[in-house]
Amino acid sequence: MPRPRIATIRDVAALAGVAVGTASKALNGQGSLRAETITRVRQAAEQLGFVANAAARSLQTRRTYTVGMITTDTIGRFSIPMLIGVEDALGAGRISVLLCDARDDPIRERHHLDVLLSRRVDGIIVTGRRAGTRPPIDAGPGVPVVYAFLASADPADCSVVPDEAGGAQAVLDHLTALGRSRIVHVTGPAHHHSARVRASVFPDSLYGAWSESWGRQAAAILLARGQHFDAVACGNDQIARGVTDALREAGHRVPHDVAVTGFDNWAVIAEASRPPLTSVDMDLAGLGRAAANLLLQAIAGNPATGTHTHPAHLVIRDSTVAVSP
Amino acid sequence: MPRPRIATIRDVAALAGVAVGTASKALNGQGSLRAETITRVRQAAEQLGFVANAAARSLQTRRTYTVGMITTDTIGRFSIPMLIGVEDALGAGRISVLLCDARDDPIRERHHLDVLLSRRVDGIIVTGRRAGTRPPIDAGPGVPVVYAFLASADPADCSVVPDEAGGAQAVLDHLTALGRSRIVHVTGPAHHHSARVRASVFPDSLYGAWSESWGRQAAAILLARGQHFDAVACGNDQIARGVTDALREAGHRVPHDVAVTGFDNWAVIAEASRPPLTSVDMDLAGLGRAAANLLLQAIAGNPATGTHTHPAHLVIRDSTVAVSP
DNA sequence: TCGTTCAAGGAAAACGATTTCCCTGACGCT
DNA sequence: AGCGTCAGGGAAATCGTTTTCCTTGAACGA
Repeated sequence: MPRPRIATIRDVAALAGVAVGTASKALNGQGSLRAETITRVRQAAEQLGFVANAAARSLQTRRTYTVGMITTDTIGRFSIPMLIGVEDALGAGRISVLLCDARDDPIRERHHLDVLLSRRVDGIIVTGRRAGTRPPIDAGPGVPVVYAFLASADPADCSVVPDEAGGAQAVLDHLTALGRSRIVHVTGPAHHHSARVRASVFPDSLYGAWSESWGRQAAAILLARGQHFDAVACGNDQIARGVTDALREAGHRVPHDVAVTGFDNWAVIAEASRPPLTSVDMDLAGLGRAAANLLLQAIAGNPATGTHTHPAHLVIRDSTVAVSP
Repeated sequence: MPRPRIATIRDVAALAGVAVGTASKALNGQGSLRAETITRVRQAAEQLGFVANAAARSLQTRRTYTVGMITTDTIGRFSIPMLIGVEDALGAGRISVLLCDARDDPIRERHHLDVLLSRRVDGIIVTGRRAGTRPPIDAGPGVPVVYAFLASADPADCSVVPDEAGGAQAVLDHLTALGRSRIVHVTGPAHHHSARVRASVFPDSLYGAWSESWGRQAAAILLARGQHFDAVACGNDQIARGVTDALREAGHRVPHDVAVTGFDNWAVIAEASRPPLTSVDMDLAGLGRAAANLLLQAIAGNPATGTHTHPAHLVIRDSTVAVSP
C-alpha cells in the first residue's frame, strides 16, 4: 500500500468541509466559530491522527517552544538532577529541551551554539561544573540565557548558583549546636572553586582530592597529628565516607567520638556509609527549576539579571550526634 | 536603538545583489554559480551574521535533523553514558537530541511522543531500565524507532541490549581460570530481569537488593552457612562492595581467600572499594552509539530489525586473583 | 549567419501552519 | 423599510527557506 502521507491541516479542513483557516481556528480555539463546527473539525483531526507540524507553526508564530541546554563540561552526575528540574519546569509550559554536550571544547560549544541559534530556540540554559564562573556565551540579541550552577563572568547576566557557603555554614552551625568545638575540614583540591568556598567557613582545612582514598589518608594524617578533634566536616560525601571508614577501623566511634559530615548528599554514598552521612543537599533539581523559571520569565519579556543563590539544606543522618556529657 | 531584526536570506541576497534563490544556492553549494558570486554571497552572510532558520528549512526539506530520546523511567545513572554515546554518534551527522523523561508515566510518555511527532523528528530512541522488554511505542508510520538497553516486546522492532548473560559468563570463566571452583552469586531482587539474567549462569544464587547493606548481609549469611566458598560473584558493584567489606571485617582476605566481582563497572564504587573491584562493563556509551547508528541507517532508508546484543567486557582489578597453590 | 548548447542566475512555486482581512446573512432597532 | 451590528467563516498574505523551472547571453560548430 502507498504509505499514507502524514495528515496536514489541509486534509483536516477538507474532511470537515471548511477552509484551512477555519480549521486552524477550530483547533486552536481562536476566532468565533459555532460549537458544531469546532467539534466537526476536531473529530476530523482525531480521525486523521492529525498533529500540527511544529516547524510550520513556529515559522509563523516566531516561537519554537524549545530551549537549549548546554553543558560546559561533560554531562554527568551534577547535570542530571538539574536537567530533571529544568525539564520539569519547562514541561509545564510545553517546552522541550535540546541537550548539548560541549565537553569542555570551545569549538564544540560554538558549534552547538550555532545549531541552537539556527533552530531559533526560545532561550538557552548554560551549565557545567568546572569553576565558579565562566565567560558568557555569545548568543546574539533576543535570545535569553540563564546560567545554572556556575555563574557567568559578566555580573549583568542572569545566573543561579547553589549556596555552597551557606551549606557549609549550616554544617558548622549544626556541629556547634551538637557541642562539637574542635572541627576539622577535609576537602578536595585547593585550586577547585567549590573546595575553597566550602572551606571558607572552617578555621582548619586539609586540601587533597575528591576521593574516598584521600578521605582515608586524611583521617590517618589527623590521627597522626595527635591533636584532639571531635568532628570532621568533609568537602564531599566520598571524602566523608573514607574518613568514616578509616576512623572506625582505627577504633574511633563515629559519631560518638567524632562526628562526620559530607557534602552533595549523593544518596548512593551517603546512605551506604556506616553510619549514613549527614550531608548538605544543594537541591540541584530545585536549582534547575529556578533557572528554568527565570528563563521562562525572560522569554516572556521580564529578564532578570545578576547572580541568584539557591539555598542548600542539611540532611541529618546518623553520622552526627551531640557530644556525650 | 531598534533591535536589529535577525538577518534572513533575503537580507543576505539584497546585500550581495542577487536573488534569494541564488543566495540559497551559493550558501548550500547547489546549482552552478560563478565562484565570485559565491564568495560575495558568503561574505554578505558572514557580515550579517546570517544563520539559516532551521524551521523554514525543514519545512521544505522534510528533514529536521532532530531525534527524540525517550527514557521510560527517570533519566539516571544508566542513561547518561548512553546519552553521551548517542550524542556522539548523532553529532557527527549534525543531528540534535531532544530529551524526554517519561518517569514511568504512560500519560507523560504519550504526551512526549506527541510532541516529538509534532516536531517531525527524524527518529526516536527509546531507553529505560526497568524490565527486559517493554511494549512498543506507537510512533505512526515513517518514524523509525530504536530501543536501547531494554528491548521492544515486538521482536520485529529494532533493539540493542547489553549482553548481560555474556558478561556474567565472562566473570564465571575468569574465576574458573583463576582456579576458583566454589562460586556463589549474590544479586538483586528475584523479580528483576537483570538479576535473573545475570544469575542464570551461576549454579548458586542469593537474591536480595541492589545495595551495599544487602551485600554485607549476604556475606554474613554465607559465612553462617558454613559451606566453603572461594569466590563471590555479585550482581552489581554495590553488592560487591558490601560483600568485600563484610568479608574483610570478618577476617577473610579478599582476594586471596575469596575473590569478589562486581557488575556495571561503576567507577565511583568499583575503584573506591578495597580492593578495587573486578567488574563487568556493559559499554553503555558504545551501546548508545550502536543504537544511534542503527537509527541513522533506518533514517537513511535501511531499517534493521530484531534485537541486537552489544558485547560487555570484563575489567580486571585487584579483587580477583588466582588461588594460592 | 544561424541554430545549439551551456553556464549563470532570476522568478515563483512549494512546504504547513497562523492570522488578518473581508464578505455574507441574520438580527435588532427605529 | 432601512440601517448598523455582529457572528461565522472563507480567501489570501505571511513566515524563511529550498528547488524547480525559465530566461538570458555568450560561446561554439557547421
